[in-house]
Amino acid sequence: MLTTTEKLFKIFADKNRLRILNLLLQRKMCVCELAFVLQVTQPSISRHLKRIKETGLIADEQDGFWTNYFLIKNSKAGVILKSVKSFLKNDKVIKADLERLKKAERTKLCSK
Amino acid sequence: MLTTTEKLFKIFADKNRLRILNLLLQRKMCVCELAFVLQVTQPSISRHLKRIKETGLIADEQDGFWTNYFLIKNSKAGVILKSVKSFLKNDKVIKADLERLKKAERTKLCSK
DNA sequence: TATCTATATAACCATTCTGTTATATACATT
DNA sequence: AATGTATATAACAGAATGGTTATATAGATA
Repeated sequence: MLTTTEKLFKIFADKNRLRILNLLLQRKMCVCELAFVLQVTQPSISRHLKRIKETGLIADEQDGFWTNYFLIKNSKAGVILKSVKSFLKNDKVIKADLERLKKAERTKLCSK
Repeated sequence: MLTTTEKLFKIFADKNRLRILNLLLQRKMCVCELAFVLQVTQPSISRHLKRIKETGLIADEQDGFWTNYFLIKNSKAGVILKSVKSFLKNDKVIKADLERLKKAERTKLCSK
């Protein structure tokens, strides 16, 4: 449990994972949308999501072309997530993320 | 704030810092007592304490030969600390720490 | 089946982190 | 002032971490 707890907090100990979790508090999202909002490469997002998933905080589902990631309700870390939300509420970057989120439409983002 | 939050969670993202915080939830402690309970070298403990202190979770006071470290009440991270406590409650290592804590008397520990 | 697209994984580099030993500093006592 | 003790800091090695580019995989469509 000590190791488990350590791993859990490691998830929250990264700026971009905090941003990802904050976005998933809004709605389920696919990889390319997250990459667009964070302005980080797709493989980076994928790896973060993998790690978050390993701790049981999120799950994924297939949705046509895309893979949706979403928060698991009632996870052990729910309490922490609440704190995260309130800690970050007034942050500049977080606010900018939420603005960019409005423009994050997968059908437009992922065509190359 | 994003960076601050990231730093805060980094504090909880280490096994030995979790053990230290859990012990400080019991009582104020000096460096050599913590080193004794965790069975880790003194410089390692000192550095952990320094980092925890930088985030405003703990403070220190001089006590004769020793430096006592103690949790700051009403810190922003209080909520998290509560979760930590409940997460770790039943952990083997944590329980063993609490047992060893009973034998941690600075006057006996630190004489070489 | 062949092709296209979103996502996952691999490999690499730079940075950060933790533990250790060795050493410096600061406080107490004589 | 001098000495002894607890703690802090420095320097180092090994492991882990995050970002990137390149490549593989899996699902959808034609």
